[in-house]
Amino acid sequence: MSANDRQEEIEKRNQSACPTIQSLNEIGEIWRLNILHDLMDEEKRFNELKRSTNARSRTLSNALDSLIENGYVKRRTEEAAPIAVFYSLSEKGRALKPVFDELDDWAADWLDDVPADSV
Amino acid sequence: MSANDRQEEIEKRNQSACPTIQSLNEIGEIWRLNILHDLMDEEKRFNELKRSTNARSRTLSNALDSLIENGYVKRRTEEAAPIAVFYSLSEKGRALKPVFDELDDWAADWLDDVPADSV
DNA sequence: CGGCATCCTTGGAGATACTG
DNA sequence: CAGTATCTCCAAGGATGCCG
Repeated sequence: MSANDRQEEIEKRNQSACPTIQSLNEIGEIWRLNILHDLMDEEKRFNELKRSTNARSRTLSNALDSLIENGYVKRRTEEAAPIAVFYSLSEKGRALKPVFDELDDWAADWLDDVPADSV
Repeated sequence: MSANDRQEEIEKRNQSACPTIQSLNEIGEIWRLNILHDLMDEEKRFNELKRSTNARSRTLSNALDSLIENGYVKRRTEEAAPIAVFYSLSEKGRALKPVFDELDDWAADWLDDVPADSV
């Protein structure tokens, strides 16, 4: 089955690659990166993430599942009348903050349309 | 056409989002991230990247095109008998080094199976 | 509110072959 | 060596609806 082969390929790639590449396979996808970035500063609930990431519920749900499965994100449920679910970073996820901080810096330097201020 | 709508959606997402999210739309994809990471330390040629990233030539070609288009990567051609093409980071791309350095650190801390050496 | 189930579409990527 | 061309296919994601 090619599906299996595909899996094996990915597995193999994960095995052989350096840790960084491994991690990129876990988080290096647009939705997951968005979510991680959005959760960097604060806990958020499902619909908040849905709005901020602009993802469909199924897409968001899938991305969250994989992030939880790999230990980047934690789910917290509040049993109220309308049930409330909160997502936040695990320690592993929070440890990524310096990475995003650097990325923020970089983006500010290279993407911002700021005419001429810092440089 | 939904293709256009899709484009618009993406445009809109890029507009509204913070610079970091914009940048993630440019580089936040597994092949591109792989390439950037592989080029971080040294100039490489096509087939070297092909091997190190484990990508097909077309996939690699496409990813490189988009990276060049967005100014992360430079192409250099050496007109010899068997033509040689080299890829390296532009200044913009090189500026991402701290990001990958942080990611490397993180990966070493959280993914490496190293028993107990550094820590 | 926080999802899941379903249907459908699209493009990304695999495989293979070919060229300057 | 460094790609381009072609064909195919699958899975990610859009749209919509439903439910505890």
